[in-house]
Amino acid sequence: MEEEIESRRRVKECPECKSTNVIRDYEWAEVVCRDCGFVIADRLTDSGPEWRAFDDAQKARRARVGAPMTFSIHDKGLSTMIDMQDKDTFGKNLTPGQRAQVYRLRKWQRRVRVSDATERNLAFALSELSKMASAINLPKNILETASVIYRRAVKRHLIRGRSIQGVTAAALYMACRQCGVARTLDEISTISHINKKEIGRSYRFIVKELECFIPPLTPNYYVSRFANQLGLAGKVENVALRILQTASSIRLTSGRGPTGIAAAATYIASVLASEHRTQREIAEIANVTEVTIRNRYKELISRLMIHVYL
DNA sequence: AAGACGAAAGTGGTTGA
DNA sequence: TCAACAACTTTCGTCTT
Repeated sequence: MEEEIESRRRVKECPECKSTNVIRDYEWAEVVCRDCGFVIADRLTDSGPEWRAFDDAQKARRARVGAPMTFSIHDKGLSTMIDMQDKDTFGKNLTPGQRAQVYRLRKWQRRVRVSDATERNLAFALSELSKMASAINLPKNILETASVIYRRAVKRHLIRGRSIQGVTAAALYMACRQCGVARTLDEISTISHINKKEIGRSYRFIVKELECFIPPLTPNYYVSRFANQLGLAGKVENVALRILQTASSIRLTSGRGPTGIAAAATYIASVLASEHRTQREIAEIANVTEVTIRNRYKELISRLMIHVYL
């Protein structure tokens, strides 16, 4: 049993360099080769247990925990269901009197589970969240975070006057930011079919009301994503990150859109490392225009005194 | 012919009175 | 509520390889 799990988790070898040094990166939902940086699979679902066992005693204690508790089902997945067969534990049919009683129990069980409006609201919102999260392959921890944020918003009565879907989208966006996973408002907007403006409004409102600290999203997060999508080597990514580091140290990054800067840094790095990508290619995946890349790129080149020999 | 460059006008969002 | 403003986009013409 233990063997089986182990063999399933330790994927295969890297098809690029045949190394077996392969890791699963749940934050980015990818399986990555540690030696050459090749992304083996990028639609990873976290199917593992939600806990880790550090010794045998813990393993024994935790091995039979039943269904994991989750925040993404409205009752945290823990409530009791009464099944629909009118049989007792021995499989015998119930007497008519007992059947009537079970029927009444079921009815109340249902009513208690999803009782009032807020519960229904929560159930709907959380299923919406799951749909969105799986649409862009976000790992489970993001979904859980988003669910927690949504619950808190409900508790503080922040939903009133706003659409449920708008707030769920905002919660998902917040969760991404909190977990340091780079997803733009645009991406959330496309998968949720809600316009950016509304999500942004809800987002700002919730952040203010819940008084959460959301770390600002730095261009660094985007660089690795762009590098991956462009099929650039890890070396290029490192160069881009170094560029960003010096850029931020002389305050070149503040006030600018992080995607634009990340795109420009990636562009420069690709040129420096002679793995040239066109501005158009990068603009495409970064969702900025070539003009923006050019502007950032000019600033970076002149201020950092990088000499690019084209 | 494709890519890079830059000027000019337009757009959507923030800020401060 | 409105105007000023900065960042960014769109469009288009020119230059370089």
